[in-house]
Amino acid sequence: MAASTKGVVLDPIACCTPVRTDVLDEVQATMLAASFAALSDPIRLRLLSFIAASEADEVCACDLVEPSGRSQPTVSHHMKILVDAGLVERDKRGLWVWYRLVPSRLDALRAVLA
Amino acid sequence: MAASTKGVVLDPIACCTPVRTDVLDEVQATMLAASFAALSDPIRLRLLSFIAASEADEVCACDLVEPSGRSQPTVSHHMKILVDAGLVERDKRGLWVWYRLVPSRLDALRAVLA
DNA sequence: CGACTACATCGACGAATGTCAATGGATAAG
DNA sequence: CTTATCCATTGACATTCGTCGATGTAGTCG
Repeated sequence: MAASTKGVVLDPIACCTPVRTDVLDEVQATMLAASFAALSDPIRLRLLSFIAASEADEVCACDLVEPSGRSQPTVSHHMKILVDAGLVERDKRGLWVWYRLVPSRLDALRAVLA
Repeated sequence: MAASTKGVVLDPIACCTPVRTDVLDEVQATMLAASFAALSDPIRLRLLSFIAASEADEVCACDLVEPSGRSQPTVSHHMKILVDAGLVERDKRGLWVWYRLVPSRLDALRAVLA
């Protein structure tokens, strides 16, 4: 038997959704987990950091390989994960590819941790 | 040759560390990645959500198994990961184990995304 | 056209992860 | 002590992940 039978209170009469009494459903949790998974690798965090620290808010892919200490295919792999997660935007101009952060996505993840 | 040779600017003369021009080093990145990895699973996010949504800011482990839809050993495994990441505190009282969030750790992660 | 460059994709490998049944350890009750 | 309960640990398995060499694709320049 449970030590507490309180569980989650879902008041059907409440007119406004309370800020912190709702529980993540499986769909929300799965989507958020995918976003956090993109942040769960040291190399990816450093790649994000490189972009965030750039004076222009854009970084060329060619400038990410050497400081990351990984091979070019590996960096390309990680950047694809960040782009697929919506945390970074990709812009190909001529031969080069430029990456930008997507602040709104980072803000959305921050909000979940509040 | 790189399209941009700007790279990371580390001014040895700056007296105060600038807020957003620093790049994560490998140690910082590894520790943060470990924290985000704890958030990268849907079940763990829901477990955190269950605790956050509780009226008392404490939840008994026995109340986490059924709503999570996983076996008792699996829930125990995930809670250990959350505790090891410092996101949750464990308190055993008698036969039962109670879990609390550690808001300061969540705040710290939020700060990284700013 | 052909040569060169920047980046992506493929294939393979070892390592890490999520899962549960079975078992173990600790605490409470009789 | 014996029994019952709550939770943790172990062992095994399939799956996912990070990594790199090799190769492919798209764009630039003569």
